[in-house]
Amino acid sequence: MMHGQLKHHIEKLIPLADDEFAFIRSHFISQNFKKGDFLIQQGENVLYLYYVVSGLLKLSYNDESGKEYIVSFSMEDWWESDIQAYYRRTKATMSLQCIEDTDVLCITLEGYKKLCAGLQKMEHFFLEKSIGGHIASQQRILSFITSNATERYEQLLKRYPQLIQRVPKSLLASYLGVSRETLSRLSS
Amino acid sequence: MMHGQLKHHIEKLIPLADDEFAFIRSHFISQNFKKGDFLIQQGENVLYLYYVVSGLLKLSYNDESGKEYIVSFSMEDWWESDIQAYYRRTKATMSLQCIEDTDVLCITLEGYKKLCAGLQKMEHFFLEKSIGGHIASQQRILSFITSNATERYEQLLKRYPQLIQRVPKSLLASYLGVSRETLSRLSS
DNA sequence: TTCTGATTGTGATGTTTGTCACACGACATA
DNA sequence: TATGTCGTGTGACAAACATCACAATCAGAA
Repeated sequence: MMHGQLKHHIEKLIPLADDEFAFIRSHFISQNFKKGDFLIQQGENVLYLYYVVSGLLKLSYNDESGKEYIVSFSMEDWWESDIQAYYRRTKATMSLQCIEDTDVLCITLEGYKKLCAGLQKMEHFFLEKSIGGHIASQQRILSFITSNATERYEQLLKRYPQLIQRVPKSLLASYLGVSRETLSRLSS
Repeated sequence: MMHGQLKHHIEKLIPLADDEFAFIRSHFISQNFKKGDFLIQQGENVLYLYYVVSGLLKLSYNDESGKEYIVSFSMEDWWESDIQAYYRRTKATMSLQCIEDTDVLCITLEGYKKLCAGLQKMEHFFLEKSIGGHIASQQRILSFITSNATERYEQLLKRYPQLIQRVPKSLLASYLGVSRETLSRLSS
């Protein structure tokens, strides 16, 4: 049951009464996608913030020449969207696409605001999640400043060993900011 | 008056009644630092989240060999700390040091929690700030993935033109993840 | 002023990484 | 079976960048 997973996920940070979770649940809808499907298309409006129940997503930016750059991967229990476009109601600068078949729970910005207004705990929950995301981003930046391709790959292996099994190496290369050829030559 | 600046800063996002701001203000203390002083020392506890009233700070990481890597600069109206160490009560992995004489307002984690608990608006404010920080971090990551040193420098010039006037180029180079020699050769 | 330290520019050289090209195997489909 | 796509490895070469060395400039302190 999808919603049970969300309840368990939230309760890792804050305890919930049953009626509180019922209130939370009422703000989400569930959606299913197939490998290759787009949840967000670059240039379009972003309707939802997504909670990944199962599957795997990539958040990526495509430049004019068509090259793809991967900003992040999202696995089970991760929250994902084009944050800027979602919160600021602007057009998406990135796209969100399935690497595997994926089940998500989605919430609109309107729903998000109502949820936070109606249940202060959830504003606290989202703040905690946002802080965690901010910390992770800072460490990734530090990895770019301090390390070369080999070291960045080792750090990725150490931090997200599960990911390497599920993601094509060409996409890992894009995430690390190197060409797929360079990544291929690192193992040596 | 320092506190008037903080009030104005918060009111850019949320309106405040006078008694509400008095409540907010009571959670902060003010501190003054000279150029070169440390607000946070790598390896020590992080007591405060800082709001920069005036001056300029650098948040940086020093590796074993003593090389310095700059994670971010903080100017007027910016919030800064070793976020991970502050929120998770761990030892600082980075240091925070003055590039110029700097006045700040500080709040302890205990004070922060009391403030958010006592005034829901402030939890909302910090969530907005955190989202903004997260967006900025993502764009910096994207800059590392998609761009070479020249392009990253141009993006920095465009985004924070004020900064270039106030920060030594050797520090800008560290922020961009290139050697100072390479940065020096880019203008050509 | 004179000295010292901090900052920056620049040449020479080697390492790292990107780009282009091609080959190979896995897999799905007709 | 034949055919095409996708992911991956690898060689050859060029571009980007780091490192080391040295010189020049500037600001502040004695």
